[in-house]
Amino acid sequence: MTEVSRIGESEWDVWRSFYAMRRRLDHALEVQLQRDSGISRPDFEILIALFNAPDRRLRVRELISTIGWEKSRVSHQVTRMEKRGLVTKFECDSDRRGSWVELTSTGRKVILGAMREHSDTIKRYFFDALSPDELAVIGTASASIISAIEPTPCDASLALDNVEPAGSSTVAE
Amino acid sequence: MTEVSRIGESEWDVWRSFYAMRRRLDHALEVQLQRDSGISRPDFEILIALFNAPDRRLRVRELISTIGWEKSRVSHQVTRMEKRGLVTKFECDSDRRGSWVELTSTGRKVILGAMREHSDTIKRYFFDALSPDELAVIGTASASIISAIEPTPCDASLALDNVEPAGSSTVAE
DNA sequence: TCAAATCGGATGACACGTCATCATTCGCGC
DNA sequence: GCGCGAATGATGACGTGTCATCCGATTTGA
Repeated sequence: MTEVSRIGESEWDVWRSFYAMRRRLDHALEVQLQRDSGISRPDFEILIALFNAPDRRLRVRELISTIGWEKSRVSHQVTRMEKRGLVTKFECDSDRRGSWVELTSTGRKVILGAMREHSDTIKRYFFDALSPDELAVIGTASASIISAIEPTPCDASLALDNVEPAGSSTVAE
Repeated sequence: MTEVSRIGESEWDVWRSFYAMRRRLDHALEVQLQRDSGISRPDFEILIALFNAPDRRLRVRELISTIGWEKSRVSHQVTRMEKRGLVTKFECDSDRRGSWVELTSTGRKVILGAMREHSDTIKRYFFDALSPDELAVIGTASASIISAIEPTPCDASLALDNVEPAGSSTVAE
């Protein structure tokens, strides 16, 4: 038997457990957001970014660098959200190629509620389930995995928390 | 200021780190599978399940209970994979509603390669990045989160590892 | 100054995932 | 046997995500 890998069964058990956890957690968060606030997780990320921005508005390119998506994904998502009245788009004076994306008052109400409820859900399913030690280990382990994947590429703007919101209720996915 | 939640900034840092890690890890695994084997992660899960099954075939309902997807997702995915020649479908004699899904020889070749390369990638990005202690903590923490989400509902068939494959090379996402 | 490269963003095609719904078949109680 | 509810699986509609491509505006540099 050619040894397939040096990883043993107990390690694979950890992987499977980790894998299942991610799926269930994602699903639970998605369901809660949809049920309580009528939005998806992509919606939530866009809304949070806009909510934390000065004047509740961002250029599409700033949105891209803030949440780290591909530009066409942002474009599609913003288009869909505009149809539902969560955001509006309008032209940019200083750069006629560009456009602003701004939170509507509806969008503002939605994100305010969603932040509260979503934070509670994350608390319940994530923080409350873990001891302080486990939490600390997960923090360092996550950083290790990230740096294993990206051996220090450009390290560009991944600071999602650079703008201080009104109530410092930073969920900031 | 009404305290928005009892979670402090350092805890939110852990959440953000965890969140970013999941995104990058998923992306890295997706990219590797697509590049090395020309398949997606959904493809991989279906192929693994079939590979581990007796005669490399399963009823759609068994596929559903094995990997835990919704039935329409399985149906759509199998349809797409059949078009690409990875699996075939044929009628079931004992239950005329049902149908078998079977690995083609192409599918078998693909999954054999993919298991090797994908295991290596998981090793590199996950196991090699973590100490044994961290790994153990992640295992128990994952279980805690899962049980926080599902307060022991039915606990039904989530055993993805109930069938022993030929070479015991269990990646089993 | 003007042509080329680059940037900002939109779009179309396609894969993926969920929901609701449908048709067929089973199975079970009568 | 018969009838009805449940199971099996497919399908269509729609939201989501990626890739390739396009177009107009801007920057650059010769």
